[in-house]
This record gives sequence, structure tokens and C-alpha cells, in this order.
Amino acid sequence: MVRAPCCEKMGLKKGPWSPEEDQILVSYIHQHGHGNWRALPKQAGLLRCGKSCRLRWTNYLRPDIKRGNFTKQEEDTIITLHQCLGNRWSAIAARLPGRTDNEIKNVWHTHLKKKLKNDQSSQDSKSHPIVSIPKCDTKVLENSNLDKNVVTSPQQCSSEMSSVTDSSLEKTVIKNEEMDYSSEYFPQIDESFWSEELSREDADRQTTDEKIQFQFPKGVESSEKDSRIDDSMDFWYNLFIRAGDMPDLPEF
DNA sequence: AATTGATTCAACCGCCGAACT
DNA sequence: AAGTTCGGCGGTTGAATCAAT
Repeated sequence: MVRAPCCEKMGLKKGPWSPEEDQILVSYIHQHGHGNWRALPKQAGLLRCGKSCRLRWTNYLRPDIKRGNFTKQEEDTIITLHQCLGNRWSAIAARLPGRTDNEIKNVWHTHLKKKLKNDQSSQDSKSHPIVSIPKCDTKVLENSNLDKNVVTSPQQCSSEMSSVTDSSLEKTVIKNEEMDYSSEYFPQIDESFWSEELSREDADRQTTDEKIQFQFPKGVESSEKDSRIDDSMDFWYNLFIRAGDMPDLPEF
């Protein structure tokens, strides 16, 4: 099935938004909300496609958008999350309140990528990784059904992060040589987990309520699942929150 | 002051998956 | 079950701005 581009319909305006258009969109959404983006421009009297309206609202007009330069802490947070999540800008944005995926993507491409490259080259002689997580058997990953772009288990994250060096993040995020980080041990977490902002308490409650979908290898006793889930949750909690020293993150 | 090349960032495009018909 | 609609995502573009000459 091939779909025509949404703006192909004649008469729809493209390009930068005028202050008048912004005003119309904002006042309409304040009065009626945005139940149906496709129908919105017609009802609001805008010569725009719904997609353009949604983008303008989510990236610029939303009242909770934080404008201005990124702080050092925000930049560090992006770098850290990018090392683990890759180009999953929306997932990164979900952990930076007031920042949009588009903004983060722009900052990454214009500032952080260069910064990381410079820092990395200056650190090459020292060559010590910021993360000291034991690597797992890479064959396990290669043979798994994991989406290469989706981090669903600690060992996948660690195998990517352990090769990264950055002076601004010169710290050990987590180190526990005794832990078993193999995918045989850790359950995989349902991807929807990453799109939600959870507090530690929420995460614990959801774990016990089995609202987060954990996938275990076959043959794992149900009595053992709880402790494995606990270890897994501790891993992510330590990685992103405690050891990351990221006070600007939403309150977990 | 004029020109040119580099950088920034708002906006668009195409694709995908979920929901709906 | 198949087709359609819709919202959301990541990649890319190009106009505006800045810096260097």
C-alpha cells in the first residue's frame, strides 16, 4: 500500500510558522485539545496538514517546553543515554523533561558528537573505559532475536558502553564482578518500559504486579524469576540514576 | 562592506506499527 | 483478513545566522 504524502493536497502551507498561525493553533488546542490531528487544522482554520500542526505543537508550542541552551548536566545525560540507547531520541527525550526529541537530535549532531569525538581522541592515550561492566558472551547476543537497535538487557548495554571513553564522564557507572550479566540470567524487558517515566517505587510495584513484561529463557523456575527481576531492576536503576549522577532527570 | 563557507535548528519526509473499518 | 487511517519516530533538508576572509 502506498500512501500519498499528507501535504500533497493542494492549498496546504509549508515552511516556517507565522506568529498568527502559532496563535491560532495554541488557542484552539487550549479550547478543544488535540483529539484528532488530521481534523484539527480544518477545524482551527489553519492551512496546514495535521502532521505539521502536531510537530509545531510538540516541538515548539507546548507549554512545558524548556527553551535555551542545554546545561552541562543535560549534555552528560544525553551522552550517557545515547551510549546505551543509540539514536532512540524519543526515549532519551522522555528522560529529559522539557526537551524534545528533535532538539536533542539537533544538539547531538551539532555539538555532542563532535565533543565526544574530541574527548575520545584526547583520552585515547589514557584509554580507560567509563564503564566497567563485565562483558557477556557475545555469541549469546548474536544468536538472540534481539533487535540490534533495542537495548533490552544489561549485557547488551555493557558491551556497547565498555568501549566508550569520555573525560567528562570519567567515572565508573557500575562495577560488580560477582554479578552474572549473561542473557541467560537477566530477563529481557518489554520495550514499552523505556517509553514510560517510572519512579523506583513505580518500577518495583509494576514488577510485582507483573505490568512490565519480562521474558525469561525457557526452564527458569518461577520461584527464581522474582530475584532475577530484582537484580535486573537494580542494574538499570544504578546505571541511569544512582551512578549516573543525573539530578536533572525526572524524579525516580 | 561584501563575499563565502560553516553551523544551527525548525520543519519536512518517508516509514512503521497500532488501531480502526 | 485485508485495507485504511493515524500518530509517532528517526533521518534529512534548507533557510537563517554566524564567522572568517
